[in-house]
Amino acid sequence: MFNMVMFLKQLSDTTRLRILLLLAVRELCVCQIMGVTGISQPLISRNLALLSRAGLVIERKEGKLVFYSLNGDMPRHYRKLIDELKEMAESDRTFSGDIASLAACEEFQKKTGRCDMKTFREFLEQRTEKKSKGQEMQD
Amino acid sequence: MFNMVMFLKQLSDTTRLRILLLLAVRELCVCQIMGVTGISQPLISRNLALLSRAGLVIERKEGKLVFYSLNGDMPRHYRKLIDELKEMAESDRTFSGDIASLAACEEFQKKTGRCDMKTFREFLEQRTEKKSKGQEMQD
DNA sequence: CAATTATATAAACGTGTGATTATATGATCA
DNA sequence: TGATCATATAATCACACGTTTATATAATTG
Repeated sequence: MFNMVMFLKQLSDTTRLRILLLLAVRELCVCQIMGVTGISQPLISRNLALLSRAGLVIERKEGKLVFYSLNGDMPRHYRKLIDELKEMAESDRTFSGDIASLAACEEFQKKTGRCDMKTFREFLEQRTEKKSKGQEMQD
Repeated sequence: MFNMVMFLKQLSDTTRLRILLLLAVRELCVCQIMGVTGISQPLISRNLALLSRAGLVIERKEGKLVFYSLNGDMPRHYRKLIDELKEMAESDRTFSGDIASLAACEEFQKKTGRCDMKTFREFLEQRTEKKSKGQEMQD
């Protein structure tokens, strides 16, 4: 049951919006979202559960993995609003950063050919190393 | 300073969204908003203050009255989102009800030719009487 | 200038919400 | 079947938020 305010409440949290905008790019499993965002697993699962209950995302199980994607059966107006937010996100540091990370993460994943927490932890570590190096350069 | 999440937080409250969508129709003063929505004066003022601080609305003083309207200098993407919500509101009981009340209130106001709390209180009373009559009809 | 009126703000209260930590579930694989 | 792994849920806690009541401010009118 869709309701404007409930819908907007789901979007008005940074964690949930980051996740949702990533799923607006493509279907992802929990560990991929972890790899891309660095958000803790329970926090991701919790917010995915909220988004799911609100009808914004759907899940698909594949072995141990659970893949989430935008609910295609959302009323068009609601979907349109998400697409609008997707555009706005391009000029937002956090959200556009996530999209960039998603691409980098996909590359990394291709090399290993695996989709597990170990891979994404490695990706995150490698990435934070690069960041701290970047920091040093600035000093 | 506009920020997606802050912006969405402002919209994700029924009281504020009702007020904002009315202002999306036209400029209104606090007592007009009271008349249309039946929301208490302090609650309206408080939420208008929040909307104002967030850059969504601007105010214009005229004697004792304070008129509020949508901030025209809002980034286009944000404005576009509000217009989108305005469309969605057409199929929402509460919000479309407010728009209808606004029209009725304007009519009522034309007759009296005044813009004060007394007028709007009368409008509200007359309106709640009609509603309770309608209830009786259903029984 | 006192009274009235429109609006704003403050205080107080209960409730809701997000994050973290710890633990449970449920599938896979050795 | 027992260990491991991905994900979900529960418990806890601090804090944010919405509402009401009471009061302040600032303009207007008699």
